[in-house]
Amino acid sequence: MRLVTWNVNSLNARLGRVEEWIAECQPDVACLQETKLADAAFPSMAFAALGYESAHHGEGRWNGVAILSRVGLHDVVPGFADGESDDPEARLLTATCGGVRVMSAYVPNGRSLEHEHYQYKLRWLERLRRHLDVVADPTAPTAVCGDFNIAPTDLDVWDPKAVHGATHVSPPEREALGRLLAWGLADVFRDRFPDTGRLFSWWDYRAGNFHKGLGMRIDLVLASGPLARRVSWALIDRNARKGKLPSDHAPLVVQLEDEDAA
DNA sequence: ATGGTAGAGCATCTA
Repeated sequence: MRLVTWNVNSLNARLGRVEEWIAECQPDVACLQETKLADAAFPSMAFAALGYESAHHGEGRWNGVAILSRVGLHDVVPGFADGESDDPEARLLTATCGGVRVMSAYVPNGRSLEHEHYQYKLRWLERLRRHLDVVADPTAPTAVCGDFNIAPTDLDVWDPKAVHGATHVSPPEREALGRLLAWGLADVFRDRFPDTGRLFSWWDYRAGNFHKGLGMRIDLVLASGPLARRVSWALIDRNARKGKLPSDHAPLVVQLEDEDAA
C-alpha cells in the first residue's frame, strides 16, 4: 500500500496539480489538508475518475481535510469522537482504508505563543490523543497523517535560532506530539533518516524561502507498530512544487509492504 | 526596514 499526506493549500486553486500528481504517484490512500472547501464543493467526481473513493470534512473558507482511497473507505468519522463538543474548525477525518485506520489531520497553526489560537492548538492535540483511544488501536495498523504544524526536533528546522520563541517549535507543542507518539506511534519518515537535516515539507511562500532551502518538516505520517514495521521507503516529493503556483507544502509518500510480507 | 507571497474574497484574515 502506498500512503501519502499533502497539505494542498486550497483544492480549488490546486485541483489540476493534485490530479496530475496523484495520477503520477499512484497512491492507494491520500490524506489531504487545507482543501478550503465546503463538503458540497468537494470534487469527488474528479477523484472518482482517477479511481478513488473519497471522504471530505470541510467548512468552506478555511481548513478542510479529505481522504482518498482506492483500497476501500469505511467507518468514516468527521472530527473528534471524544464525546466532547464539536470542533468549530474542520481539521480531522478518520476512515478505514485497506485494513488501516487512517486519519487526515490539520493541526491548528497557533499563530503565536501569546495568541488564543495557540491554546486551541494545545487543546486540539490533547483531543486528538483521546480521539485515538476511541477510534483506533496501537496494536492494529493505524496511521495519523497530516500537517501537524510542529517541527518535532531542531533537525526539522532550517535555523532553530530564527524560529526560537515562535510556534511550531515550542516545548509544549513538542511534548504534546510526544504524547501522541507515546500512545504507540512512530514518525516513519524520521525513523528512516534519523540524522539527516534539511528534509523539509513546508517552506514559507515569502522571501523565496523554498529556493533558499529555508523550511520545516511539519507534515508527518505517524504509524502504529504493526504498520511502521511494513514501511519499505518514504520520501518528501519536492518535485510536486515544480512550475507555477505550487502549494507551500510538499507531499510525503510512504510505501508499505503487504501485511503478509512484513 | 517586523519586510516577503499566496488563497479566499472584497476588507482583511490566515498561513
